[in-house]
Amino acid sequence: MSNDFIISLKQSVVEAFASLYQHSLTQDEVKIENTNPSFEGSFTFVVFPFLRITKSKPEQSGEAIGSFIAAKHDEIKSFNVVKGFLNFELTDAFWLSYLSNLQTAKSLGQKTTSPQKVMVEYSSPNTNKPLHLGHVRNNLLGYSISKILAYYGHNVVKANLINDRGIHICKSMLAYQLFANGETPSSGNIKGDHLVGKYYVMFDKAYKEEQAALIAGGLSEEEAKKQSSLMTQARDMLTKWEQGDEETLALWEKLNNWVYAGFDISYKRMGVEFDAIYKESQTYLLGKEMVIKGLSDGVFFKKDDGSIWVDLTEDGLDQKLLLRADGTSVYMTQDIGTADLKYQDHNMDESIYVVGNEQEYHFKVLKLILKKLGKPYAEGVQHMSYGMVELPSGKLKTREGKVVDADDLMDEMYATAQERTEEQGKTDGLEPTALSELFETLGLGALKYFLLKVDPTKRILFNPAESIDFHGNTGTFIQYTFARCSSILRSASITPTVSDSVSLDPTEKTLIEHFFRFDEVLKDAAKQMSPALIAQYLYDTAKHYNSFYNQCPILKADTDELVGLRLGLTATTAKMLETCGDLLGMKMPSKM
RNA sequence: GGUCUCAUAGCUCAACUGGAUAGAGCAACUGCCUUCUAAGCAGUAGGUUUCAGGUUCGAGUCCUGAUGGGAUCACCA
Repeated sequence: MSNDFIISLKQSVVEAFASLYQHSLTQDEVKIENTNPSFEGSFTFVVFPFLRITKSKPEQSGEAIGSFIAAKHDEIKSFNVVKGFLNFELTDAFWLSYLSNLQTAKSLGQKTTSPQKVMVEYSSPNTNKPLHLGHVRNNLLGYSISKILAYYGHNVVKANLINDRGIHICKSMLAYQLFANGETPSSGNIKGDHLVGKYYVMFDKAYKEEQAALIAGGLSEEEAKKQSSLMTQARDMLTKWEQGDEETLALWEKLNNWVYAGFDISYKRMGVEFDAIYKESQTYLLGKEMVIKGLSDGVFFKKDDGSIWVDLTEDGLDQKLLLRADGTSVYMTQDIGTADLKYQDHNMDESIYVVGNEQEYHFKVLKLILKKLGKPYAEGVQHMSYGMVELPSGKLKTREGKVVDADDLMDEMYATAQERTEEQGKTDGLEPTALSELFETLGLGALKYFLLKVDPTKRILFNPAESIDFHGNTGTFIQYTFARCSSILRSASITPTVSDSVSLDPTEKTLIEHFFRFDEVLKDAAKQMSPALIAQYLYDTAKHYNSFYNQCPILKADTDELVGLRLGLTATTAKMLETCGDLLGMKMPSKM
């Protein structure tokens, strides 16, 4: 595979230093880079760092090393030295044979040599509201990272931890009890998650009104909070829930099941899925046990009021509450229990949490606590911290109704895709069901690419007033290129075969060079957990193919050999687009 | 206030983790459909990489400071 050549090139550099300068280098010290496109060549060795060894000028060193290496490799057509940059240009035969190997390869890209068992937790919704744009980014990132790691050769378990209990859940339950008059998803003709979300917002509104009234009655803000009847009722509900009160549990289950049914529809449409589902209602007791055991082992300490804490001041952090005085659990309690249960179930090497960067502190603390408890898996706990999605007006806030709803957004993407396709009159000859499938593919493809092409660690500004683009650096452009490849392959009368006796057009060579880089991109994407690297690669693939397409006739090329080669390039492009698209969860239409 | 983080073309993003002349898309302008899908291609214009120092063969990238955003430091999750 591709790396073999790079390794042999590195080895030659090592030999060159041994022979020319009597200096022994290791291969790891030698870096081979891709040549900057504005210079001749494909691969570059930078000699600057080694001038102390060569004890000669950059140009002289480059020439000497270049001559030594070129003599050892038939694949090297020529080399040139610009300042301290030694550039190698390879023969067409090398690139043709590389392309030929790609065509017969079972799958594209080199896999990892050290596969591990990895759990990727993502989505992690609360069962008191529907999914919004922030969840969409989380879901797409988590799913894509799972796909990338699995494709790279790891054994991946996709997990979803559902926040199905706690005071916030009780708020929507209470509002439902007070205001709903027995409304159900079917009676209200509303998706279950949206129905419950409606009452969560309603609670907040009623609570604010109550506060305002109390404060108007002469109470301080703090007093008003204490005297809130709504909040007291919600707390009572939580206590009842923890005590196993039947009526409360029945209401809880009813609402949660409505929400799950709603989530299932959204997940399916987004194209994400899970291998394991965890619920906090099933892990918080385990968390409590672990905290209590930690206390008796002297890892934690108890305050006078009976609450249990961990002291992290030695690690530069604060004291952190682990269990309330009344014995009820907090977020951290649950996460400790969940971490342990996950490990009992799957015994993984690494546990990746795809969670927003606003929770960096929380995960730092979680990892420290697990270490203090002496858990063997603590080291493998990793927070994949991604940036928030923000609106021009600021952060998304469900309670205030300031959100972009996930289901609405997908509907809009579908509608826009339909509009654009109809504008171009490209709906002819397709059945209604095929058309509807196409609009879904295009709309969601544009959405997924839009969210995944950005570096995950950076925050995204989303302006709902400007719809997501279908031209330029977009998912649509990539899908269009795939459809174009498919169309050509459909009309081809001969099979793609790569002969070694043709000479390459610059656009053809650029495309093959680009294929060569996939190994490196895949490796980096897996290492950095960055779908953005795959997205960027995908875009470049389409870009290079389209340049080639406009420059070179394919089916009407002069000789059968050329037709075969160009069909080979087309087939490999299609395969690459489909493979990388799949890593992002994007579908590729064969016609559009 | 402490800690973390971000700042690149009018806008949205890249830049192979310290390499050569900082690249794409959108918006603007100019060409290219009687030939394999023009949701495309080729080109023009647009930059003191927020500012001031430093480190070295070399800095958008590393260090120090300043300015301006964001997050976090809850008996919320």
